[in-house]
Amino acid sequence: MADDILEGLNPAQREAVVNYDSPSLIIAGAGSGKTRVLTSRIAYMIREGVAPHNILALTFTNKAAAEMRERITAMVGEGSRYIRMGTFHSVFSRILRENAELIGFPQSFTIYEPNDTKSLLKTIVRERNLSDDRYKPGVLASRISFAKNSLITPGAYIANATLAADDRRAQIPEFGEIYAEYCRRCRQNGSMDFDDLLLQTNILLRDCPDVLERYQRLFRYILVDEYQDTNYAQYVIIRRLSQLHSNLCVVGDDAQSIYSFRGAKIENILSFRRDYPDAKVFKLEQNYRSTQTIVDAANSVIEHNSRRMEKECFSKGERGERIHVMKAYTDREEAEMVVTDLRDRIRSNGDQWSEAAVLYRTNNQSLVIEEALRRKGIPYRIYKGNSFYEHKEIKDLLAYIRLIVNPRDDEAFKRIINTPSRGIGDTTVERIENAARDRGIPMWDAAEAIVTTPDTEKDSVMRAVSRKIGEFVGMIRTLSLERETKGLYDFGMDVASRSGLIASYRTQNTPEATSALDNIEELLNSMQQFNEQCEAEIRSGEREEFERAGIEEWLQNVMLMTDMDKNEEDGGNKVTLMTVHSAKGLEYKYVYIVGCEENLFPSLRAMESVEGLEEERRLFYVALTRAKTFATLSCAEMRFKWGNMEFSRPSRFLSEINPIYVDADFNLKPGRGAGTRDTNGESAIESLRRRYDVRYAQKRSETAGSGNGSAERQNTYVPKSVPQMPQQPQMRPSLRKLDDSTAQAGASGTTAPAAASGCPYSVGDRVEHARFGRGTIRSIEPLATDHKLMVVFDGSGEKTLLARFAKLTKL
DNA sequence: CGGCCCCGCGTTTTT
DNA sequence: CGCGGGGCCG
Repeated sequence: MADDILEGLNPAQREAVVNYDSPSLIIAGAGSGKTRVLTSRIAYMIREGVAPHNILALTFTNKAAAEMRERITAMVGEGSRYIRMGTFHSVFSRILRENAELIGFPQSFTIYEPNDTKSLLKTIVRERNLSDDRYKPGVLASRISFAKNSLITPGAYIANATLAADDRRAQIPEFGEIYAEYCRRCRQNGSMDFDDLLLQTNILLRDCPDVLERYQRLFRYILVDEYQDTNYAQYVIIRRLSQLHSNLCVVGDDAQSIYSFRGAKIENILSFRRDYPDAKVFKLEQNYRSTQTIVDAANSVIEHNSRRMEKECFSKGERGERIHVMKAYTDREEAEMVVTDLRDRIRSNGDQWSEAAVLYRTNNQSLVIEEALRRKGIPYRIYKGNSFYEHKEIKDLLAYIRLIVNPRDDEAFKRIINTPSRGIGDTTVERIENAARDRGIPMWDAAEAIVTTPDTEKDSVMRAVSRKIGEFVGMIRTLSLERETKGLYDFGMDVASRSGLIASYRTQNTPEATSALDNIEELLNSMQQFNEQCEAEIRSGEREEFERAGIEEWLQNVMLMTDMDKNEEDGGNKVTLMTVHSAKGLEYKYVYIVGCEENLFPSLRAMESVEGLEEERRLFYVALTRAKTFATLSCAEMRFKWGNMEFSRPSRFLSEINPIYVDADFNLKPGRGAGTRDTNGESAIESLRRRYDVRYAQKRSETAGSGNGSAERQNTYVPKSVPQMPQQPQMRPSLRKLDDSTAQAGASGTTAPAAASGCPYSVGDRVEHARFGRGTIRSIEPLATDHKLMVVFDGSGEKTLLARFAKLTKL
């Protein structure tokens, strides 16, 4: 019956698919068809009569989940919708929402993003009169994250002497108290941070046996992808849920564990057999992705790690070309070399740009590569796994919705009370904050209280402030009512416009403002799309009528979404640039790994410990195994760091590759690099720099034609391309087109050479300023109620002034 | 109150 | 070097 599912699988894969009725560990080497096995196993189970809703499949990205669901649907049809499949965070945020009240959270809890966490921590530190450069929000946040991922609650933390000693040594003795206060405030605000989604799930499953049992019965079969990247909190959740049936299947590759910095425990996969003694182990060792050379080379590097699970990865593909290693003088020249090589190979093989990727260790390395690609006119895209909400406009809009959904969300309140600016300043906000704290109520309630206090009890200033707050409160109340009556999209549109966000971006006519409007539009589109999906689910009976497209649910999904989860408008025939971490799970015919240098890859900080270094090596392994046919590694002798040139030496990983697989254009084992050439450091730097500058200037004039080089740094601003949300079928007017008149006015205003109406000055006027002396007006830009003047002063140079304030006298 | 300027900081990687 | 936060001026 299920023969078609098994067709084309190799014996090891087939075994891993068929033996679904016992705990299983599937060790899946890079490129070994892991996703295929996982999806086939699920499809096979369904064919064998397992009910889809009894299956829980957990992944690390939404994208992976969507992809898997699609492939399963192709095999077994629409039944796949009933599989509970998604990221840990999204699956458990839904479970938490259904049970929030049991653990003392409101059903409409909102999710704090890392900035909210930091902002709240800052408030707490300030309230306790602690020094904020000793108690840095970032440090506190990561320590809290560590505690939560290790399932250490504040009470347990404070009781733990070892942790207390750590904190004293780190000069933050009060950390435990801050952690406790932070948790108290989150609860008070009805909000959870990312890590809470795992921690609170654990608390729920621990404290509510009936809930635990319900989910244990529901999720008869549990599958976990990328098991090597699970942290302790995730591990315990999985253990709890799988206790009853023990039908747990984990898939992973210890050699690709690269997330320990955020709490992932490689031990989870290494000790699976101890946790589940009757587990069956399947090894997928045949690599279908890469050439033999690439697989063998990657193996030869990873052998330098001590802690490994024994497996023999091999490829039966072509032997392929050797791995090309090149060295440049500087990072810029490295970029130049890489891009030239890339272009030539792609051209001579007649391939697409999209078949090539440039991988780097840290995001800031992308800059030089971008410049080189732009110089050669090669299209590229940067694949940055930013969270969607990292765009300010999205964060603002989401904060409005958060406050409407959950008025106790103080961080949302603080974010939007004066955004866009409506004349409510810091003093007022602080007053509200204090009032709220004194009375132990949310800031929203405190604001309402101010508004309802009779005017007779206020002085004139207070009355004015109170009126402004009143307008804000009124607006939020109106929007709350609309939430009940309107559809999701219309409601979102109303929030965006009534809040004044759209208007404020329309008045600016900058590329940033335009992109902000586009992003808002995308966000609204995603509401529409979510709505349609819910309607479909109601029609199919999967969702109850009363559960109609809930804004809370949408909000939680959006908070857990990253740019990478969105459909890239694949259309692009473009070279891909990204970090090695982001590249996990992807493959390209041509892969370039740049910056293969000591202290960069492996990174300086990682080398402090053996485990750190081994993780870097796994990262290098991941990078190398992304390549299907051609792998090219590069390094530079010197590189810009913090504005300075610094020497570097080729990465140890380069010489760890068995040399028979390498084709290097320099000696990989010189022992000493440029950095140790120690006649006198100063002049060595100078001579290299001179050499570099000459070479570079030559190249530049070759390629730029007219350029004298100085223009090259200008005009490099390219609006960040924001990956598109899935396209909407219906046509909807673009936000920025809704009101072209405003935009037009702005556009003509900025370029108008003569005086704008109402401005007492014109371009070319000679003027005098009390401090800057005499000068000439260079340009005038009209603002809402004023004019921005650009004046070149004879003595003090160019200044930008506001006509109303500048007190200029015409000469 | 809001915009501008200066200073200090940081760089791993992110669900 | 680029950015965000804090302080000061218009």
